Amino acid sequence: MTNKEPKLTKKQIAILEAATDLFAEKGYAGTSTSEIANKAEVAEGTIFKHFKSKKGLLLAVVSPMMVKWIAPMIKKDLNKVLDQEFEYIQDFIRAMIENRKEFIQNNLPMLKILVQEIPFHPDLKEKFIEYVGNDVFDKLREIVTYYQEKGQLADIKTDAIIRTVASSILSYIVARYVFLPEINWDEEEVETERIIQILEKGIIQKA
Amino acid sequence: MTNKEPKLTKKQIAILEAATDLFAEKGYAGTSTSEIANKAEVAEGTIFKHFKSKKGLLLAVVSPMMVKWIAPMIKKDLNKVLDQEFEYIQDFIRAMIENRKEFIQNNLPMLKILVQEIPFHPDLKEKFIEYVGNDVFDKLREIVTYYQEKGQLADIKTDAIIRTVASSILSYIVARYVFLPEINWDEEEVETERIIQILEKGIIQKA
Amino acid sequence: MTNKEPKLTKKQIAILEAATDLFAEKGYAGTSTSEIANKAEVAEGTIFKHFKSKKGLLLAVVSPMMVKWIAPMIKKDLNKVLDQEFEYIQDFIRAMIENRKEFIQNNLPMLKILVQEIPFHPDLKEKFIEYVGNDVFDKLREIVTYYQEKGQLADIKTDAIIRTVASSILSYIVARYVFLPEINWDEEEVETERIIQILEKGIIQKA
Amino acid sequence: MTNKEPKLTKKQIAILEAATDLFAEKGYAGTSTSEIANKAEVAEGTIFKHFKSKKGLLLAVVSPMMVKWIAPMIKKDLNKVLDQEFEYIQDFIRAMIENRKEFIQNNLPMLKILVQEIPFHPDLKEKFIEYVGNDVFDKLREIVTYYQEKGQLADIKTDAIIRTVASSILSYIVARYVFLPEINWDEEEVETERIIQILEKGIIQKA
DNA sequence: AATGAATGAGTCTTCATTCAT
DNA sequence: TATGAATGAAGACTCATTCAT
Repeated sequence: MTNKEPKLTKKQIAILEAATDLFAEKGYAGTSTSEIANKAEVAEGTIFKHFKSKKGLLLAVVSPMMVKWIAPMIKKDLNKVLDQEFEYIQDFIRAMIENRKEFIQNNLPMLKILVQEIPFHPDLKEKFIEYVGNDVFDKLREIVTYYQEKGQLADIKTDAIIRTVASSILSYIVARYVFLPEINWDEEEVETERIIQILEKGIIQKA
Repeated sequence: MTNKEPKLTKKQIAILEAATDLFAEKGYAGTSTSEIANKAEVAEGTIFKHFKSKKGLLLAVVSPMMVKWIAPMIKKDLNKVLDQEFEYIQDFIRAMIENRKEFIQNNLPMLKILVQEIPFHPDLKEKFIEYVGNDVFDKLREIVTYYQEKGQLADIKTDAIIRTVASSILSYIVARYVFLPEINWDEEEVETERIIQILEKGIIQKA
Repeated sequence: MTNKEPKLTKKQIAILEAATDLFAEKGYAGTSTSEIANKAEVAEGTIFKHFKSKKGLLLAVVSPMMVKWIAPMIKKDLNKVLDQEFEYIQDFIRAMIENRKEFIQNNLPMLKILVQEIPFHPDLKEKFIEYVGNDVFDKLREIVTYYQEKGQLADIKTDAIIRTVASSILSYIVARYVFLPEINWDEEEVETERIIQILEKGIIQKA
Repeated sequence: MTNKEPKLTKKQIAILEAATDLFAEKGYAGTSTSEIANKAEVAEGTIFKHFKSKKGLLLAVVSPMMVKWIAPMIKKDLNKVLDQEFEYIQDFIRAMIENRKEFIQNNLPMLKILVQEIPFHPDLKEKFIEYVGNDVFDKLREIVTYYQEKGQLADIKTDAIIRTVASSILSYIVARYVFLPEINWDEEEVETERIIQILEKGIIQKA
């Protein structure tokens, strides 16, 4: 209950928002601090008073997302699974997808930044793995094992299943929102169901 | 279709190789032309003699990949499909994956560049869509329709099927080679078969 | 002569001490006001409330030294000479050296600052000349003339003698404390006597 | 005989000259690279093409002086001493002073820079000690020992004698040219002889 | 064709200083 | 009185690009 929420000032928020938009649009290396200052309507020096460096600003943009989004999502969802709120894994997956939609759309730029910058910033990758790699992956393994024991999941290596489901979802998100946002996609619901359906039956039929 | 194969000189090749490596490693915006000149053991001016600008160099790095890889792959494979060399779609997919493996590994950096830079360069995206979006997508539609008519593919929207298969394959490649190259993956063959198996049966079982 | 002893507050003293240390260590131009504020555990603004500008702070650091040290030293010592407390000039010189030793060591940083910054600050130089050049030099001339008349000093131009003695002493101090503090020097007393001995006999002997 | 003389271009010389003047006048930290570029009539980037950093420029300004001046001076002079060209140490000292006068006046700014910046740049000090500390000091010790054995020098610790003579000369130079150039000094010759005379007889006379 | 010296706009960052609180 | 957030000019340094050789 200790309120360690950093109490951001208006200027700090303005800087973070400007940086988020610009990093997402033009990439970290392609964005200059003066552009950020400009967009945030703040002096350039102000950026460096609050965030020690440009890199510090990147971390400040991306870190809360990792903390606030990924970690609790897993904790809550895991508990729901263990409390048997989701009898079928389909329900779990559907909940996971539906559940985050709003967040995804609100935080799309951050997601974009995360995806785009991870290959270039070892420290970002480390932070990411620290949050997701250990905590989240462990919980996911628990969940998969749980459904495998209930006989609802194919008897494939746990990690391969996680990768498959995760990439089914992520590749959809990344393709849809990050790489090709201007293509006409079906409505959300249809896509969600199609993902589930494919995971259920595959797409190849016996003749 | 005009065979303008440009007869690259040694220096030009050196520049292209250096640029490819560096762009892949540090990103386009994060790489300086002097670094490229350095790595290619060439004077800075030489780069600009051959490729008008840094952007021109990026296009020169990425374009041949789009031309040489994607286009012919489709042509050949499509013909094989139409010539009934692949009776089952599994065979087609397996061939497609196996077939490119060598190429993927040789041209990984270019793939990385393509994936990483597309969001920031509208002209790159246009070129990409021009090659893939129209040519390739049309052919893929033909193939999918072909197998759907043979009753081997679920009666889902053609484009959704393409997206599903493509993202199954691509997300594996991207995850494996671009984002998380240091994780221990199974051997290639196992992964290939798993992709096919999942496309066949899904991963969810009736209890 | 007006006793404007300014009743320094704790914060003012902290600032002056921090500034003294940092200016001595890194030079005036190489020290930032924020470093000073940091070391003094004071807000940046506080510095400018008390000392109008960075330059003002430099003057505040250096001025009292000139006032408190050089001026009275001459007055007292001169009187002692005139009161015939020092029969031989050797005694006068020895007293002058011994006398200031503690002060030198306590105020070494200020001395360092004075020596290092004088070439870059005309106003500092002016102040220095104002104090030393006129007051002190005049008194020194009196003293030298006094001993010359007593036949204890060679019949060399008064100013040259002053310069010789002063530089004998100062060059020792500057070399020892400012430029090469890490070299092993003899003990203080030995050095003091050596300076006097050299002034007495020189170092060159008739063969 | 290998001509490793770095073959400086016109621009490089212009930069070095401008930097030398400005560093001497305003100090290293007080001089901006844009000022230097301005004075040298060169683009700012050009400075960094030739001298990797501002610090590199400082070293380039100061290093040749240490190499070209101090080292050979000792070698030549030492040989002359050993070849008995100077029977009396007075002659040696006089030669040393007279000898360098031109050089001192031509390279005064560099000397100023060296004296002023050494306290702030450990690497400068190291380089200086590397050149002077070891080579030169050793040779000086040889010379002093030589004259001590001839009975021409007082039987004082060798290092103390060196310090005394060196500081007699240096303090004169530093005072005259670096700190108080505007005071009226006697003509060169008179000062030279006075230094020698003092070293010979001291300034204090038995009554 | 190839060089690499030269450029100056632009980069990230620091600075001394101000001012509302 | 004291603060420290805010400033924007200036700092060192890098960049893509040009051009005389």
